[in-house]
Amino acid sequence: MIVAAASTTSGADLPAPAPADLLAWYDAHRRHLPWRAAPGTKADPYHVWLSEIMLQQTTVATVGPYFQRFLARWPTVADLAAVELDAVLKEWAGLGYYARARNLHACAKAVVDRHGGRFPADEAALLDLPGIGAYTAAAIAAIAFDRPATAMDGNVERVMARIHAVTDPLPGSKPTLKALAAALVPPKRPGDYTQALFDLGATLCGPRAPRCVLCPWMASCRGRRDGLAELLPIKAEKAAKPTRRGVAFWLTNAKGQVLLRRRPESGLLGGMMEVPSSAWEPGAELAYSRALRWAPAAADWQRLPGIVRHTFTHFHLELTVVRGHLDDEGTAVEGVWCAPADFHDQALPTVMRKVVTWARGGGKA
DNA sequence: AATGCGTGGAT
DNA sequence: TATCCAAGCAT
Repeated sequence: MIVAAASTTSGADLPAPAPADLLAWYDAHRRHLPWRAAPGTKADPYHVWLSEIMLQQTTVATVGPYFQRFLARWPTVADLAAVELDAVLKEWAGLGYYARARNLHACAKAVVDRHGGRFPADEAALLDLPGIGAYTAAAIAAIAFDRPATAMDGNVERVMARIHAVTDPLPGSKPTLKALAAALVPPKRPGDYTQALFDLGATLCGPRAPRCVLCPWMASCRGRRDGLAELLPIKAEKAAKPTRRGVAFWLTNAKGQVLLRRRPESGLLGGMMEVPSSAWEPGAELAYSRALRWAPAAADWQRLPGIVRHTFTHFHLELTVVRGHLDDEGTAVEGVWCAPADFHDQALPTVMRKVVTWARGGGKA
């Protein structure tokens, strides 16, 4: 594929980056990660898939404990496929991007139903599975099956932008960066090469303060030659986050249980549990009388002092917590009554755990 | 193709 | 404190 020359800086030619140099560096410095196969051994496609889904927009440090728990509880893809979605959502709680958990479960079932419980090695077949996009299909093909696929993630984009001094901003430059990356994938050890690029992006060629003097590709890096490395990749500006506000209703019953309910299957926090709340809308805090329209039951609602703040990908949220109590068991109220001691076993996202902490503390963290 | 979708750590 | 960022996907 031809790459637009205008998007890279010109100048005296540098030696092309050699995959062999990156592989040699990888062999000497490879990181041990829970899902990574020992040198010279074959990776388990289930482990590779599970880790790749968890690692989408999520750091290695965060994923580690979740990966270990999932693997201990569900050692094979068939085990995962056999359980209820809610069990998966509970294990996933706190990891974020909950559509991943729904797709993870759907994918496990599809692998069992469509592929006899074995992950396909073919990139196109992988792409057909729920939750597996262009990046993940390529990553699994490369890492689990040692196929020469081009896995484009943030690391690879950054490394390619710097090596080739691509100054066009992301995301527009993605096709250019992918073509540049594809041209480098070697026929031998493509899986190790792919992981080597991740390690390079994570340890030496990070977003800030690249440690160029340690880089196996330093002599081939146009970005470094041009003094641009740390400035690349250039990114388009992001929109400012608006603030949305709402009211959460902490309702207890005669047994000391608290009312929870399940959110709609899709959308924000889809399928997860929540403390019942009003809609979360832009604008000023709802007037008390208007907020009570959203209450799950009639009660003597009392506002707690302070506010629960949380930031999602695209908006800030400010929740006011009000408390109410029922003198009966609340069997007529829609939702699930849950004892506070059992909250840890619920599919509660982080924002709702903040509400729980706030309400139980009476308005203190 | 732009937008919606979480969270925690680093700076 | 505010912003950026992390092994992206679905629509």
